[in-house]
Amino acid sequence: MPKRRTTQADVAAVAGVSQATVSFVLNDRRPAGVHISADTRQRVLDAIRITGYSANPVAQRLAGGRNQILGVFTYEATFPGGGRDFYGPFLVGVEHAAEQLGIDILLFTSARVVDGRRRLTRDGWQRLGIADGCLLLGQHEDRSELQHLLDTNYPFVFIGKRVSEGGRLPYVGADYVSATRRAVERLLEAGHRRVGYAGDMGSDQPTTDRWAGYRDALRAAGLGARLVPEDDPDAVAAAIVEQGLTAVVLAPERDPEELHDALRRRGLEVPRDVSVVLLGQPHHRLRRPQEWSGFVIPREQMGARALLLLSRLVAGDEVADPDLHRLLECTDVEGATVAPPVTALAP
Amino acid sequence: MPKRRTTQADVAAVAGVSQATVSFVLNDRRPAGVHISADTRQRVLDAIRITGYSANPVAQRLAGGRNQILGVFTYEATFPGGGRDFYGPFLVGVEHAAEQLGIDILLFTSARVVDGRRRLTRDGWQRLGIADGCLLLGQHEDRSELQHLLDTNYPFVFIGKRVSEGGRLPYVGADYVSATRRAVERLLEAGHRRVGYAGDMGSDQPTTDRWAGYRDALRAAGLGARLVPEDDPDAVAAAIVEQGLTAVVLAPERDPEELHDALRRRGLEVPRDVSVVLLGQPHHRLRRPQEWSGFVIPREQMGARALLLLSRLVAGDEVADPDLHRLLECTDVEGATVAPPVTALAP
DNA sequence: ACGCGATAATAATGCGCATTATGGTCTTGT
DNA sequence: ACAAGACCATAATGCGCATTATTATCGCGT
Repeated sequence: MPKRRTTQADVAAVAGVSQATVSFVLNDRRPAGVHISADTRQRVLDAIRITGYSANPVAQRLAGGRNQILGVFTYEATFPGGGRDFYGPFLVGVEHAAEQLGIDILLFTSARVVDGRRRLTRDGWQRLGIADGCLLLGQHEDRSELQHLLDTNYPFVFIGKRVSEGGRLPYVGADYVSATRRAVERLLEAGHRRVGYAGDMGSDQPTTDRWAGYRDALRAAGLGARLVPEDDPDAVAAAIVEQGLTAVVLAPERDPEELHDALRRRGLEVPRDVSVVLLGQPHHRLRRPQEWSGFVIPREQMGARALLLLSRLVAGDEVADPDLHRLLECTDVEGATVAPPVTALAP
Repeated sequence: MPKRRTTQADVAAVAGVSQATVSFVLNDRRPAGVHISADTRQRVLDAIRITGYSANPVAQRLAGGRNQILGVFTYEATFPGGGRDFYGPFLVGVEHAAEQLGIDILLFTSARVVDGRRRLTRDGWQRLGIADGCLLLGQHEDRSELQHLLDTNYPFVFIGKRVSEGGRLPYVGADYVSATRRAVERLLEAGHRRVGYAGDMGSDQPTTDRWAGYRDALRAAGLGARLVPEDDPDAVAAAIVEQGLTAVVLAPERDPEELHDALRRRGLEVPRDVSVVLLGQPHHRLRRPQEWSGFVIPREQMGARALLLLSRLVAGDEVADPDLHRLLECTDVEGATVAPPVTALAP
């Protein structure tokens, strides 16, 4: 027989007051001239301790209050395909921040999966209402879903840059553009002049930003962009040889160690013959992660910052634009895969 | 202006019926002789379509019944110390199962941390009530907390073997005993006779089980146990030499690569001079994880099985003992750190 | 013609909490 | 001495839904 939860009414009975009084003491709030004496207040607090009361978050929500629960909605289904390796670090940051803030995290794992992707359908969206607010993670498609989110005034924050809906989407992202620019500049300073970009050319934000940083850095040096769109490592290696590239920047969807092996099969060594810079953590598990030059996305920090922002939005704080659309700096990694080109031109 | 949600009352108004009628149609249920005519039913369904109604889960829950939320409580604070690497895989399994079952996962990150360990205090416990049931993860201390859990009839399942409270604690664990026994037998079959156990001698269940498996396997072969309790890798290496060991089984709290390095500093190679077998995944991040012989704990599977069991308990199914205290087999890993001893005795 | 059961739907209630509207009592100022 | 606050606390209401209790209508047998 499941013992019924302790309610405010129970506490009130013990303290010899009304349920409303308990609620006022708990929320430490006195709207419209409600007064609670120190004595009564203490009696209620004692009763709470005695009964071991804690609020029913569901009822809190229904009555229009907050319940110290923030949700996390991941668009991409976490399985299969090692997606976890990608989202895990964000969650670590989220969890860390949640611990500091004393709130619980609700993972919306129940959303229907359509085409390997979770959907925020109309009824899926309704479930979000359990939490005070929600973090959104991953690539999404449906603009109308976002519009709906905005319309309902439900607090949410994207993890990852989102420029759309008239800039009304709050997010915490990573500054891919300048990180990529710095990566390319590093190659240019080493003397490279034929620098390729190896990766898919999607229209997603990270890809767009990486490409923009790459192109800008080259353009500033009076050089042209060279895309290496091939997927197969050996094809990439072949393209590098064919285009006479001395260096490539590598998008995370490409496995650097496979490229390394493919180059070696053609007698090319990294970084002796080809310098390689990683644009963020590769999606693959590496045998020797520390050796690669490039930058890392501060995922944990992003998760933590996003949760902090969300909690401010939930609290109803006015948040100005620099905080609503925050880009965090990526951390450059020295590594050992950048060297001057063999055929370096004289400066 | 937060657009108010469509409610059953709205639907009822459109259909020209009462709110209760809408609820009955939605749940397709007629308790205690309630009848809805096909005509009315259709009008309600049309009204639902027109208004785009969907239920408010918060209200549904308040009104009674289950909420399709299961909680996860982790005793050890996830930070710091890379604990995430240990608990992550369990959560992966949990999340996977949750997705299948169509339920959401609530992480109790709000629990107060005392001495680097989360506590299931009385009010912490009350918060569990949000969810239909809860998974417990990690080492715990307070027996009285467990007793309280049992008393309240709240559905819960431990991840990890728990023998206490008269065997009334449901759990899904890993069979450390036989996995360790097999590991030792493998060394014995390779010809080893002086096999040490390197690790802490705690009273926690995993340690107890590993030691039991180790001791039993040796005893069956008429050999004695040799504990190497040292913490420092160099001290471990020294002890191995001193005791004349030709092989060690290594508990997860020891870093195998550090031991490897320490042995090499003394001119000993693995596995040429010393064979090493890992008793589960080490807590440290390894440079070359795949090379080590030993076994792995099926963490994801444990998480998934635990959630499945919990959902059955929540549903009120009668669950018999083999399922209530399930031990999953560990997977043996071939690896390359076992070889015959140099000083092998003739068979 | 009368009552009884089946049918059809609504009214009413409560889940636990936040909040507004009220009702008292005790001090002040004039 | 008497009204105007200030102070203290409670009653009452509603959030959206599930569920129980209740009302109303009709067909049918005797």
